[in-house]
Amino acid sequence: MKKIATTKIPSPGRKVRGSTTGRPIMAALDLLGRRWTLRILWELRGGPMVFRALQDACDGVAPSVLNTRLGELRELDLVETTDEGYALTTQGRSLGELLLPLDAWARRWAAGRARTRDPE
Amino acid sequence: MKKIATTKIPSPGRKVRGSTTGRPIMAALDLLGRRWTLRILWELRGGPMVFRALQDACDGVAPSVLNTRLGELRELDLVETTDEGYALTTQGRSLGELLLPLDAWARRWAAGRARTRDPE
DNA sequence: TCCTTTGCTACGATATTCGTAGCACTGGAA
DNA sequence: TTCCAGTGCTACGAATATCGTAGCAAAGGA
Repeated sequence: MKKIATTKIPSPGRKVRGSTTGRPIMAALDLLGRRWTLRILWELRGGPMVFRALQDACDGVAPSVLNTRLGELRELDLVETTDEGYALTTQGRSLGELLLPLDAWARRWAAGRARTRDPE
Repeated sequence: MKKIATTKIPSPGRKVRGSTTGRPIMAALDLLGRRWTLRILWELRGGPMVFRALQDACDGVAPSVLNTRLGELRELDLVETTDEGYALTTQGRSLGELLLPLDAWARRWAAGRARTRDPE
């Protein structure tokens, strides 16, 4: 029986990578700290997308990783499959909305850095 | 000359992992998608912390990784060193504030899942 | 039947993260 | 002056995660 690396899905209420308390916020931070998770949520903001469209939107992320992330997000009730493709659930949408201010923040951040840093 | 793996810091205005547009939001998503980044910002919310205190707060994250993350965050003007230890900069604090609703969101998420899922 | 599209798996190559050990420095006690 | 204890941090091999590419099976449509 070969041991296979399986990444646990950070469900709230359970231990997650980097925290044993089971606090929901820790599960969320673990989940969102995985590569492409935030990006996927970001890209699905605008509406459902089929697998390959989502892959393109995410600059050609490897399908294996995309599939893994989608599996996690589905398992956690943040993404679901519809006949339009992958879509945010109600909960997923509410999380996506928390991300919206991030865009404005990033612009200010960029502007602030442009003022204080030399161009390269 | 040995080639060493060096992860680029996702500065807004430059290409980042997963995006060639240089859009600030993409740099932000890349940055925040790295393990421990969100957690560090989260833990520094409450005030400055010295290296080892922060390491403890982050459930014993490997010092190499913590140091790498702190280097990125310092480089990006989100964290700075003070005589109290590591602290969020003004920009870092404004990012940290975006994270605050995440706690409430995670609680609702957990509550919603508890209602719809069987306990294990 | 023959394309095209789609969702997804396989798998070796790379990159990142982990875990542990430990070094150099600082500020007290003793 | 010597001896901790605490600090920030580096080294480095092991363990995991991610990447990149190829490709398969199924579902249409021509």
